[in-house]
Amino acid sequence: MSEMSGMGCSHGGRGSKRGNGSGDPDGDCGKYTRYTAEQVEVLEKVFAECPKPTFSDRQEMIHNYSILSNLEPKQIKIWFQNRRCREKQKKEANNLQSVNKKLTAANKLLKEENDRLQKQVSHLVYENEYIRQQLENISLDVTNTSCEPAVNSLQYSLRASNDPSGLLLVAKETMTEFFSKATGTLVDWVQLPGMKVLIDVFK
Amino acid sequence: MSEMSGMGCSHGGRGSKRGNGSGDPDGDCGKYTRYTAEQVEVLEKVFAECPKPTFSDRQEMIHNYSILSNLEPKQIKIWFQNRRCREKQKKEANNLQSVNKKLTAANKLLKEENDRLQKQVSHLVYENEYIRQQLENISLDVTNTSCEPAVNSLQYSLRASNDPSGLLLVAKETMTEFFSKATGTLVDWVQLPGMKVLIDVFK
DNA sequence: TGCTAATGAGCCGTAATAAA
DNA sequence: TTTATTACGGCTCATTAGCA
Repeated sequence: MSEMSGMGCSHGGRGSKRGNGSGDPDGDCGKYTRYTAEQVEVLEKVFAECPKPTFSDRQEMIHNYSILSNLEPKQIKIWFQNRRCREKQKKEANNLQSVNKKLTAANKLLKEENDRLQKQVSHLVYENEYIRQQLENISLDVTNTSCEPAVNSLQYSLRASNDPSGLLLVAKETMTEFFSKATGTLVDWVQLPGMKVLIDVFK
Repeated sequence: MSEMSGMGCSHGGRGSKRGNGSGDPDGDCGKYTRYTAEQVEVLEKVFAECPKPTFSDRQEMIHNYSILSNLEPKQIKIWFQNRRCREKQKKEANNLQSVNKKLTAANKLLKEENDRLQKQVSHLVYENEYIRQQLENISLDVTNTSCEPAVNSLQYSLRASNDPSGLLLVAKETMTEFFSKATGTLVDWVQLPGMKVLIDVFK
């Protein structure tokens, strides 16, 4: 202990103690003095390099920076303590905030992906159902033994591939047109009963 | 570590100072006294009801609770000030934290849902493929027994459904084959010269 | 050697004060 | 009044000295 020398709490350059004997309202016995901007600047600078100075570090800095000379070692110590505390709080808050941001972004992506998958599922389910239906129809046709219904199965299975919507329709129209022309103008065969069936198929 | 040695850094500071040499026990400056648990309890209770007591409110509570009688009105005032500040900070932190929790939970759910959908898609795609395969198999089976042309066209349509771009091509092939077989086996019409032309068209 | 009291650091919470 | 800062009581942890 000992040296404390000057004794008083902060005093030194600042408000220093005043006569004190007087009936000071609230104590003010020199406690609580705000450090000057210059002092804080120096302290911050040191803090950036070394947030946790040892006792000797602190001693040294008081020695090196005359602007801190009016501060007690204890004050320096406390200042660093408080500073670390503030840093920690700030860091925690920032951390949470940044985590929140990331989570929000991730959530958005996940939602979009979910949407996409949901649609894909819907589509697949539909497609699936459709193909199943074709399967059923075809097997029904086939069991009918006759060949004529087999032509129907062609129709169905062609419709089954109607997924890329439009394309087949075009094909169909093309065929219909072809037959129309074929039976009308292109060729003048004898009228065939079987041809009629074929044309109907493509209607 | 023990460098502490001499330096009176810490404590020494406290009791000492104050100019008056008198051995003041401690009270002196009257600064910084921790309130007792009982006092805090009472203060908290009031705070819960009224976080912002007026001057007269404060006066009153000092009067009503003897345990607070040794506190100055100013101290009560300050206590509420600090208390409000702490409350606010706490609330903000809690808010962030709770948002975080909710986001994390939502994230988890979304991930699970995503997984589920992903699996469902895989399953459906597989199932889809499987059914398609069956369609193809059936058509092959049927080919071996009868009605070849129609069944073949079924195969083509399957091909078409897998690759819509070749639809027209398939249609052409289908017709070609159909006519080819038709002129040969399917129907026993009289041989028609015009038919040959028709077939050429699809080549 | 092992246990316990003493010492001192750092952190937490908060009283008290100054500034905005 | 609210916000930011200074300062301190108190507790935990680690190191150490002293005693069994």
